[in-house]
Amino acid sequence: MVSMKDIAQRCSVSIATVSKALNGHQDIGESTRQLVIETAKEMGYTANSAARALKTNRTYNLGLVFVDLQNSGFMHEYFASTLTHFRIEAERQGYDISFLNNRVGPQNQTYLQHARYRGVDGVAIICADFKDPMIQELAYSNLPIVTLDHAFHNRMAVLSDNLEGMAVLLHYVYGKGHRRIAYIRGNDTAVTENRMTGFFRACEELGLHIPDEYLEQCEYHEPRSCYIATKRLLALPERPTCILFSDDYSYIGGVNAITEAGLRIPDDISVVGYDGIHMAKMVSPKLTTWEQNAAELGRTAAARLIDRIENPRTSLPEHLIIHGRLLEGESVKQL
Amino acid sequence: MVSMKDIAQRCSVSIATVSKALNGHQDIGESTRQLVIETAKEMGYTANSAARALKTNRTYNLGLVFVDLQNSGFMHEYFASTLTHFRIEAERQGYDISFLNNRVGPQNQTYLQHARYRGVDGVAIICADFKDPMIQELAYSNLPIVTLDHAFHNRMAVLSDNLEGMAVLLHYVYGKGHRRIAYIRGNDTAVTENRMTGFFRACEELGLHIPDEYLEQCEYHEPRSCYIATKRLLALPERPTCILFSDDYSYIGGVNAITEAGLRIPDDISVVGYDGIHMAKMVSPKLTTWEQNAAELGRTAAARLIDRIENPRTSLPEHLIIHGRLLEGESVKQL
DNA sequence: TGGAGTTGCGAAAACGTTTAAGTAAGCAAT
DNA sequence: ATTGCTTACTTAAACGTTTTCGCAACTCCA
Repeated sequence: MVSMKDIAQRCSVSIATVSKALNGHQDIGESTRQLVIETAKEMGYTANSAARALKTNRTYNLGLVFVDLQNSGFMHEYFASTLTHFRIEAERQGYDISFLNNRVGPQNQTYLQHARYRGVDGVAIICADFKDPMIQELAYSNLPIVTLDHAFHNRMAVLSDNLEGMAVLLHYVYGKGHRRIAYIRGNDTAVTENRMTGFFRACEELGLHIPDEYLEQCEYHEPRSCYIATKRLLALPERPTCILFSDDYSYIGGVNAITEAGLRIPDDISVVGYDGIHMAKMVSPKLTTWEQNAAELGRTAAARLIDRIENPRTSLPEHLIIHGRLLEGESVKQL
Repeated sequence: MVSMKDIAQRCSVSIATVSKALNGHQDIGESTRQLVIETAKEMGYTANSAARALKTNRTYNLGLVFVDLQNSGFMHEYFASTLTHFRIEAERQGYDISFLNNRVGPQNQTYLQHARYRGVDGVAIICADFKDPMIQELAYSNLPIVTLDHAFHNRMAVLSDNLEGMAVLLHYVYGKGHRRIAYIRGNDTAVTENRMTGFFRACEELGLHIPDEYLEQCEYHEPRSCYIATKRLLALPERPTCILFSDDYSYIGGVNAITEAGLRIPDDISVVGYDGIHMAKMVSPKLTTWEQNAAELGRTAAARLIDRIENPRTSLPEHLIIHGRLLEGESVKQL
């Protein structure tokens, strides 16, 4: 590998001069700068990020926590899209991303240790178990950090408007004349909590009472578990006229249960999803759902994290909410 | 940050001794080793990967090319699964992964330059435009490399059995009595080429003639373009009894065209997908498709790449084929 | 007792960069 | 001619490791 030393020799200048010329410092003459840059190109010089990092304590690397128990995180469009746009924004600003894990090699280590080992400039927790002590340790370390869809106190967070989204959906189906409305919520996370809050707040606003048996639970992105929950709802003596599913993906399981029961959407029963994944627009009937702005979430998370890295004193740790929108399909019938 | 220097001082030994103790060298006494390790733990020592990389020229970092034009790569389950399992296997062996791109910061650079800058130990090209000169440059550099679903001469490659898969599918629908079989192929890539070869080879074996108008083309993973292609097929004077779609995801578009035409699957027309994504098992009727072993592809790619890195002389660049299997659903009718 | 071999550790250089501090030369103003 | 300022460059230390070589001290055996 050709290094600054080689360029320095060829140009008969010092290594320092080469460094400064290449990095655009002002105390280098125009002709020398040109010579150095030309020679570097000719010789096929590439900087060595390890040496630079060692000296400057900056890696231009962002650590990403992106795990889930089923290792299916990548597979869900919401997370996939978030991740993709996080990456694009980071790269646009000259940052690379590295996954953080707790199992490098034989000996285990915490996410924080991994982050320190790689010397990342900051960390984004996109997809993780936020109750995990290791995640807490990371979140409250002295590293610049941003979390997605979970807010730690005094830490930067980018959040989807789960409360609002859920409330709008409920208002929407209420407006379509539905009163017997069931809701299948997902796992016990901050996201679910917010959606529940939005749901009940809207109920209150509308003076709507939801019987306990209309409240079901399933695993997010698990059609199977949603299938089972839906079956229970359909077996009720007084069947709901509308079901709000935990998410679009689970909807596949729900629709199976409905079809099996010989019912048709939306004629016999109305359904609503959550997420706005690509598929929602393609199935027939088109799914009415709340489209989360995953791209904007990812982009914003990257932008804010980098801002906190580069302007540690002016940049403050806010809790930022990214708004989604109602995606009106054909899965809710006007009663 | 606490460094080896600090540990050395505290233990009254040299830095060299600390390094050797921590790295398990044999010329360190048992008692000193224990002392050093204990002290390191107490002081919260973390190694500095940049310094290590600088000295050893090894980063334990694998570069990943994972791009597509629509930036939807992550979103497709096949690639997502491949990536996930690549990552898991890499991490199991103590390697981290970094994405390679051609747009770090303001000035553009090639993938190879990026790889050199970060000093990755090897590169996997999982998702890319293989005709891109930058990709070729990377593939034929002196870095250990593995490609997925594309074979460069004398370079390690892990391939899905596209030829076999397609042939088996054709034999399957033929066995079900279908003769008027249409095939909507995807973009012009090595993958498509192999599937076409498999298709025509099977035709030959079966003595089956496929009229030109039964061969359509669409974009992979683009329901919209598949919708259009399917519409064309349905409008033919002699409609096919069975359509082989480019992939499971496009199937969503195809099924829309079919539904719009007032036809039912599989009673009026049979369909077959390709990929075996999760959704294929959940839709009704269940989709008959070829399940690619994405997990095994990712895992194998990582394992072979690392093998080539660690045993450069014994490890040879093979073209390895990973087999999938027929996933029999209910979307093909027995004629 | 002397030599050879072994064991345990340290000194120092090296990896490729960045940067503070220093310097020499040129120039302008006095 | 002196001073001071600017410009363009160099020197050298430092970042945190790894590793080669050297060197004592000890052990073993004749």
